[in-house]
Amino acid sequence: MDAPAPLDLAFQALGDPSRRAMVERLALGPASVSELAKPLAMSLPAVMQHLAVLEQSGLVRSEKIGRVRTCRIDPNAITAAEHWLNERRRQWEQRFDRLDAFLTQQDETQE
Amino acid sequence: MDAPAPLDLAFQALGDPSRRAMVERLALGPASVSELAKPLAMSLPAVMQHLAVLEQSGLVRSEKIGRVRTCRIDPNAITAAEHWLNERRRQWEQRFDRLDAFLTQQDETQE
DNA sequence: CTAATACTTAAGTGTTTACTTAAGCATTGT
DNA sequence: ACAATGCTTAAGTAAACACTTAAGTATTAG
Repeated sequence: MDAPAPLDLAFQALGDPSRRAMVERLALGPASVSELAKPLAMSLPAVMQHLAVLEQSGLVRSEKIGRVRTCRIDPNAITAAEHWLNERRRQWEQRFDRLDAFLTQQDETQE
Repeated sequence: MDAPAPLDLAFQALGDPSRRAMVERLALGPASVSELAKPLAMSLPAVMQHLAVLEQSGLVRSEKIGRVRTCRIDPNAITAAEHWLNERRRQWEQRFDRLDAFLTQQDETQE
């Protein structure tokens, strides 16, 4: 019953190709629900459900004006995900730097 | 029955907190299966299943020597995911640049 | 007023996911 | 040889997912 970490929701949301397609579309600019739905081979309610997942993950937000709901990207969640990946790669690369430094030092003490 | 896109597998794999913990551990350096399992409150077979998901996604690879399987990060899949996010943010930011340029131009023609 | 548009809600279904326990199989230490 | 270690396989289950269809509800255009 406890809330999942924000990164769980963001990465999980991005793990579905339809939802990624929706985010790709929204990266070009805001769009209505039916605009998002058009290229996807599924019913409108299905798209709504994907949209709900995207909103809960914080990747997308939307507001309804009249009878049309306009969706747009919320860059914060994307930045958070980007950050996590960035950090892992940094740590991984740091390992080689340290190994490299160690080997260089070994070389020097041998001369 | 067709193969899911590599990004599907990578993002989906990262959507689980246990698997993210495993990747976080592996970013510090290679580890055996039981080392990965130690901090996780679940059975060994469960960890194996998570490991299989990580391997299928390309985020991690492993090799068995004697009775110990050593796992390590494969940076390629991480880079691919990083790239996708990067690109979306770039596109999103480009929108504001264009809007900005447009408004600046409007300002100039008004003077 | 009426019909079309743009979503929205509800409920049902088959599949996938994240585990579990029990049992099995090679290595390695004694 | 034998036991302990480290992983592996198999099989089962409860919950989450990704849809579907059918039936709404507001807005807006004619």
